Amino acid sequence: MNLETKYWHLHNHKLMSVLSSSELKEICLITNFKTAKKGEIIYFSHDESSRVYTLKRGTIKIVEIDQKGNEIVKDILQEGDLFGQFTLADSNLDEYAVAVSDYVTCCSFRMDDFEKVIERNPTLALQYTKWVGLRLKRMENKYANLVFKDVRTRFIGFLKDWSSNEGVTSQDEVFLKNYLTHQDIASLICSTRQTVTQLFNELKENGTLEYSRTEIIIKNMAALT
Amino acid sequence: MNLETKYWHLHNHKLMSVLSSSELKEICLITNFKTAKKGEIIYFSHDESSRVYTLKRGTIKIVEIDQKGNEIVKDILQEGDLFGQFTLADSNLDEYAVAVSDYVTCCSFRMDDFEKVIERNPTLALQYTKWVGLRLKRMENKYANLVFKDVRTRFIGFLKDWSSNEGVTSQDEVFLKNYLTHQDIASLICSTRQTVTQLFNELKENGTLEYSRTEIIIKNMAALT
DNA sequence: CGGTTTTGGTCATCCAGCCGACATTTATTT
DNA sequence: AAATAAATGTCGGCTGGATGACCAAAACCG
Repeated sequence: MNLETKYWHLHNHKLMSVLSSSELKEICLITNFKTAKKGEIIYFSHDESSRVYTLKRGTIKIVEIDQKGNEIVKDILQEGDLFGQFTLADSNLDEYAVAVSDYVTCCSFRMDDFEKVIERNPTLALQYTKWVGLRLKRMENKYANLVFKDVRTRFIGFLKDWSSNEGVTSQDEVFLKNYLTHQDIASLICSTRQTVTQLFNELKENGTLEYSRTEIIIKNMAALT
Repeated sequence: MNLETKYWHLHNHKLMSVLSSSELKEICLITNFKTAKKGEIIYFSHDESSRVYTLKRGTIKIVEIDQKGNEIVKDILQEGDLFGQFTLADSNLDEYAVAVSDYVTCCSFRMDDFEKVIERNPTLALQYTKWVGLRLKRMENKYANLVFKDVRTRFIGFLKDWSSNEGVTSQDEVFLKNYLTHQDIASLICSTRQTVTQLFNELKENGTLEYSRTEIIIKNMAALT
């Protein structure tokens, strides 16, 4: 079982089963829900003081900005994920979250409150730490990827991950709902729009996949290996 | 206060003050101490089952290896730092720890035991969680650095961090004990030996610093900004 | 001390993939 | 439906910095 898969597994079961129990519900009641449509900004690290969000429904992307205003898509998050200032430490990098699907719903709570709950609930603390630990591992992987592998390999790796997380298999083909632009993908794998377009077409030409703006069909999963 | 500084601050005081008290001592008694001389390998992720190490004395480097055997220096750790499988999640990347100074001492304990202590000690749990969170932030910074900045900027950033962590200031000059080879530095900032040498000489020529194999003297801190 | 290993210095070569520029297609708005 | 905007295609030029090769200087060691 690869790390990504484990991550989904864990966060969907272990952490959430604890989080959605007693204390967290209590916390969630205090907080405000937010809903957003495609393209709307949900959260901006700069104007909020330590809040954590849980994504209840929909897909969002987290965009990171450095001092000079350069942006990269840091992450794509799905239902059940946490975002915001969840590390209990502030950063010198800004980030914001945008809805990429319609009907995004999330609820937020103050980190302070969460800390209090953690202090009373060591099991939760442990789960939470594990969850953060997984995020760290994921990040370390991303880093190693960037250092060791070329764009092509990262692109293929990205497609594989995406397929295994969200792909729907039907008779040897894997279908993916495509809500990302080439620019988004480029940013995720740390490359440029043009290069991503090129890679897509290359894979299209040799019959590995088909794609349109709304859908990606991987026809030959083996070729991605 | 920048993130690195905060990190040192936190880990040297808050976490350690809790860790070195009652429970941790108890744990540490169970465990074996290890000592190592320069160049010796202390720990290899592959052969140990979930152990965590605290570095009691000396300096070590953590080297990461990918599937193909490529290596990068992931981190340089000092007295007080934790390493090993502290995220409670295993990885598909191997790593090992080597002593870079003489007289390295560390003690280790099984993660299982640590978990038990955490469950009984909510304050420790919170501190530990924060600590892992900081590691994540640090990693995110490293990633952003690599994406946004060129080698030169990363090199200068590295020197600044190093100075602020370990530099000794005396009459406008900052002294650093140099226990890293150009190769090590290259690996940390994700570049090559040759480029690092080049950058060092460039800075030497314009009078920003002096260096030998044992020492680095930054003569003009402002020029690094 | 002389031989061996490790580290540092320098240079010429080369290439992945970024960048800009522009055309075309698809989506959105008015 | 026309106008506008956003996303995709395509191409050639360009460059940061990697790579390899080779030498000099330190450090290490029997």
